[in-house]
Amino acid sequence: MSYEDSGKTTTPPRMADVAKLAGVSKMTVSRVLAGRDVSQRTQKLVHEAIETLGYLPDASAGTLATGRSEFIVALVPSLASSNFADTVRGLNDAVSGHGLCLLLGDTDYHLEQEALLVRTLLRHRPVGVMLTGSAHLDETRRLLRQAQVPVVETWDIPDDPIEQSVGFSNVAAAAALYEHLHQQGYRRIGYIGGASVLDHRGQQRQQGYLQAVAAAGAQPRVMEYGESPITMSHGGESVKRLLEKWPDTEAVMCVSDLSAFGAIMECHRQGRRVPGDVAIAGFGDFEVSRYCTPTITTVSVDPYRIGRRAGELLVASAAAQRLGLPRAQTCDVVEFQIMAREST
Amino acid sequence: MSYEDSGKTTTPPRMADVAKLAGVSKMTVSRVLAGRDVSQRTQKLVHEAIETLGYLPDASAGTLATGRSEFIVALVPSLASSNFADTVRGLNDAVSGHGLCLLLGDTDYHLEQEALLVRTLLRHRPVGVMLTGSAHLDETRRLLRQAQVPVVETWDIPDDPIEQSVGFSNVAAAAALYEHLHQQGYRRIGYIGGASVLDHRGQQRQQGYLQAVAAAGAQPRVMEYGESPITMSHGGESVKRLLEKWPDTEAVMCVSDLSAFGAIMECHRQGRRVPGDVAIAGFGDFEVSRYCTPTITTVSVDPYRIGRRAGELLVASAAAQRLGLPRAQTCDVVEFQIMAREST
DNA sequence: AAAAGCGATGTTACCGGTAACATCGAGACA
DNA sequence: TGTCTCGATGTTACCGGTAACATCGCTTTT
Repeated sequence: MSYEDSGKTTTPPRMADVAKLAGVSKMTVSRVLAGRDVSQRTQKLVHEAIETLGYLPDASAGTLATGRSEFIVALVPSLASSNFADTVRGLNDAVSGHGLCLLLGDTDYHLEQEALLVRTLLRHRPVGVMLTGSAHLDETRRLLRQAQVPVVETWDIPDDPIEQSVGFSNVAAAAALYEHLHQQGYRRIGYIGGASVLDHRGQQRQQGYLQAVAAAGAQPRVMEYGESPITMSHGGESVKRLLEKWPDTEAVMCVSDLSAFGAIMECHRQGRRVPGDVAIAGFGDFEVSRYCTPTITTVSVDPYRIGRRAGELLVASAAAQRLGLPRAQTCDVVEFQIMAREST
Repeated sequence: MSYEDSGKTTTPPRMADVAKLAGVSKMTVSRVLAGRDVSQRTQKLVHEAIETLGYLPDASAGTLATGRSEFIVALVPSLASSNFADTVRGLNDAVSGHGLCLLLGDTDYHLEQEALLVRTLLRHRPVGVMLTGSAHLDETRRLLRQAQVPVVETWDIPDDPIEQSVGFSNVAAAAALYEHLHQQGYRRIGYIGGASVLDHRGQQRQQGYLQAVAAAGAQPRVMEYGESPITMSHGGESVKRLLEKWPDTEAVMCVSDLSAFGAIMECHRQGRRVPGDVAIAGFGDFEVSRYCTPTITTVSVDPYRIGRRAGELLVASAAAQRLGLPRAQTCDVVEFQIMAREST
C-alpha cells in the first residue's frame, strides 16, 4: 500500500493551491487552462505547478460560473438491445471529441420513467438531450421546452417534433418489407411482435404491416407475445403460436431480427424448412442475420449512424446556442434498405 | 408553437425566485427539498411555488456546496459488445434507485483512452468508478488514488487490486472449458481469438487455454485474427485459417460465443458437421448460443450481475465514505459455469 | 516628451446552492 | 410572571471556479 492510502484525508488541490505554488493569481491559472493569452514563461510555471500537485479542475465550479456544462444526456428504452447500445456508441463518438461526456439513462420502455429521467438529468444543465422515439409525455416536452436545451429525437420521424430528429418511418419500413414479400409471391403473410404497447417502434412496425395488408386486400395475422426488449425466445414461441392459429401461413414478418432468428430455429426444430415451408423476415439487420443459416431477409437501418448524426446535430445546436444564434430545425431522414436474403 | 418558444430568452427560475414567491428564505426552500423539518404549511407553500415556476434545482451548485455529486462513472472497453452493455445495465439498475446517475465512457480497448477518460470524468467528482478489467496504466491508478474515490474493477480477479473487484478468472474459466472438452475425449484442441493484445480478457482466455494445453501435454494450436470487439465474421475467418493450418483439429475453443457462432456457420458452409467433424465451443453464454443449431457449449458468466454487484459495492462504499467509515476491500468472485450443449 | 495603445496580470463580484450559527415566538415549568 | 426550551425560520459565509473590469509597465504615436 502506498503512502496516500494510509487513511489520511488530504484535501485534493484547488486552483488556489496551484496559483500559490506558481506565484500567480487564480485568474492566471484559469487563463492558462482555458488556453488564453498568457506569457510562455507563466504558462510553463503554471503547468509545472499543476503537474506537481496533480491538480484536476472541479467541473461543478466551472459549470456554475459559466452556466455551461459538458454533458449530453442520452435516453434509451433499453441498453439490452444492441440497436440502442450502438446508437449510444455513435452518439458518444460524435460528442466525445468536443469535450462532452454522456449522461446515460435507461427508460425501460416507460414514458413515465423517461419523464423522471429528464427531470433528474436536466438538473445537470446538459448542453443537449437525445431521446429515443417520438412518443413522450406532455410533462417531458414541457420540461425540455422550459430548459431551452437542444433536443434530438431518434429512431422515428415525429409528427409533432420537439425540435430536431434523426430517424426513419418504422411504419413505412415495415410496409416496404411487406411489399417486398408480396412481390416475391407470398400472399398469406403473418406478423409477430411484442405484446407491449409501450414499445412504440414495435407498434409502428405492426401498423405498417397492417396498412400494407389492407392495401393488398389481405387478412391480417398478428401474433403478439412477450415484453420488450424482444428476444430470440420470444420469436420461437410467437412463431409456434402463429403457425398453430394459421397453419397455412406462407411468410412471417418479425418485429426484430432476434425474434426472426428465434422463429427460424423453432421452425427447424419443428421440421419446417425456411423458406421452403415458411419464409421468415426480420427487422434491424443484426449481425446474426448475415451469418446464420439461412441468412435472414431484413430491413437495414444503421443504429450507429443514427446516434452519430444525433450527436453532430446536438454539438451544432449547442454551439449555435452559445453564440446566441437560432437553432436549426433539421428533420434528418436516414435511409432504410430491404436486404433480400435466403430466408424469404 | 407555445409562448415559451417565441425567441424570448427567459432565465430559468432559481431557488431565490421560489423563495420570494413562497414568501420564505432560500434556506427554507432548500430544507423543503432536502425533506428536513419544516412546518406543513410552509412545505405546501414552497411546493406550490416550485410547481408554479417549474423550478429545477441546479445540480452543479449543490455539488459545489456539499462536495458530493450524484455521479457514478462507468468505463467499458466497448458498448458494441452486449456483454459490457449488460454490465452497464446492471450497474445502472443498482445505482439509479439511490439517486445516482451514470457517466459513461468508452475506452475502445485502449488503456491510454481509459486514463484520459478517468482524468476527464474525475473532474465531476463522482462518488464511484467502475472499471473493466484489471490492466490499467500507472497514471490511471494514481489519479484514482489521489481522488480517493471508491473504485470497483470488473470482469477479472486483479493481482494488484486498486480497491474492490467483481469478476472471475478468465484464465481459470478458459482452462476449465479445455478440461471439459478433454474429458469429453477431444485431444487435438485449437483456440481462436483476436489478434489484439489490448483485449486483456481475450489474452487471459488464451493464456488459460495455453496452460491447460501444457498441463495436458498437448501442442497448442492458436489462431489469432481480428481486432476487438470480436464479431461473428472474425470467427468464420479464424476457423477457416485454423483448419487450413491444422486440418486434423478435433475441437475449437473460441474467445467469444459470437466467434463460435461465426465459426460454426463457416463449418456448415464448408460441409463440415458440428460436432461430428469438428466440435466448437464459445465463451460468454450469449443468447444466440442457446437458440442456434447446434446449441453452443460455452462458459456462462452473467454480465448483468457483475454490473449490478459492482453498483451495490460502489453505493455501499460511497455511503461509508460519507460517514467517514473505512471502505471495504471486497474481492467478489462471481461463478462461471460450463454449459455443455450440442456443439461439442 | 506626453498621450495613447496594448499585452500581461490582478481584483472583485458573482454563479446557485448549503452548512453552521443566529434569532424568534410559543408553550412548559418554577 | 419570568426564564428556559425547542421547533421553525432567517442570516452569513463559503464551496471553486470565471466574467468583467482595473491596473501596470512598456512600446508606439504625434
